[in-house]
Amino acid sequence: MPSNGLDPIDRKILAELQADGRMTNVELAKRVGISAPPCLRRVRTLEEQGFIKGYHADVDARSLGFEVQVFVMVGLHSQAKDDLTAFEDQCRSWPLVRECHMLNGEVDFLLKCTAPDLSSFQTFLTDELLTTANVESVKTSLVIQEAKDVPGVPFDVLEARLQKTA
Amino acid sequence: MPSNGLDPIDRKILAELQADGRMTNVELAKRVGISAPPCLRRVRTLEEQGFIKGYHADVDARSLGFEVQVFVMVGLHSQAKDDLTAFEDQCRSWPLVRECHMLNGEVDFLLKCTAPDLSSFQTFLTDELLTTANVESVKTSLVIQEAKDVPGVPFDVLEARLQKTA
DNA sequence: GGTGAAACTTGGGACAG
DNA sequence: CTGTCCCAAGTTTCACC
Repeated sequence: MPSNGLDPIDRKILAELQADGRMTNVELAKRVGISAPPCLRRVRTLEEQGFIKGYHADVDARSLGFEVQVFVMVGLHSQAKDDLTAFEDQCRSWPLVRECHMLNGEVDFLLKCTAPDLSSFQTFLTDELLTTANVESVKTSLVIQEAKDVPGVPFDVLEARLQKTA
Repeated sequence: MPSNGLDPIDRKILAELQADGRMTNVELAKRVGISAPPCLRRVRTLEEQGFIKGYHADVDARSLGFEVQVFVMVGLHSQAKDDLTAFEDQCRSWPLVRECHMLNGEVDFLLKCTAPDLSSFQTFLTDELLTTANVESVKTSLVIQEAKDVPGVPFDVLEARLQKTA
């Protein structure tokens, strides 16, 4: 019962590319212990099968002028399927909303918003989110400090798990 | 009052690399409208100055076997500086905790956790988080659906802002 | 999975505006 | 200081074993 048809080399490739997405293929091949052509074939396969969804530069929001990050908890009036979908579509259209998670419990959605400053977030809040149909309650929490923000998944947790089942 | 000593070409470079971090330098140069050598020089400068913090492959958590994502709201007993720092350090040492944000309001920290399944999250919760000194209250919210999860910052918001101040 | 070879990319140097 | 042109070293990516 392996991960998902992935062998240890595939997982190593994913872990390496998650840590450094601009690594050259020869460097990657050296690290995972095979030669470059089969390594590239594996990477292409992983991309095609959707294990790798893309590659992104990690841009420093603060120094670029995005000073505020806010979590917004949203409760909806109606939780009918179409109404949930309508709200999700709305979220996708708002550039300030970077993440929209549907949660269990009392709150329906958790949004993570990134904005240049408080006033532009306030504008979004009052002019966009609060005027949206079906929105019942909105509770915002400002991020005071970013203590940890690691992209991707914890491969060490996965490897530890696979050890146990092996 | 531009962004941060960045000209429109720099911002275009950042936006392009955020969208596709594996783009070759010649392709990037073509897109931003300059030739390759100065484009590479700009990229290196942006990296050195910390505007680009790194490059990461965006790995699909679900297909890799990370089925659950949980937001955890943590309240601490003492909010003294050293106690806050101690908790942040603790979060950095837990691989399951991918993000740790210090918030304003009634809750002190919001954690985003990624785990293979509910039981391994439960183990983390009971054996790690709940046994941590100074942790007063813990409230967990399971992510039912990921409606939106876009990496990086909204460059279009930034450009719109710069237009206004220009 | 490995090898070799062609096409391309990177990244430096020399130079012009 | 930023852009252009050119060139060697390294990288990607093919066909083939």
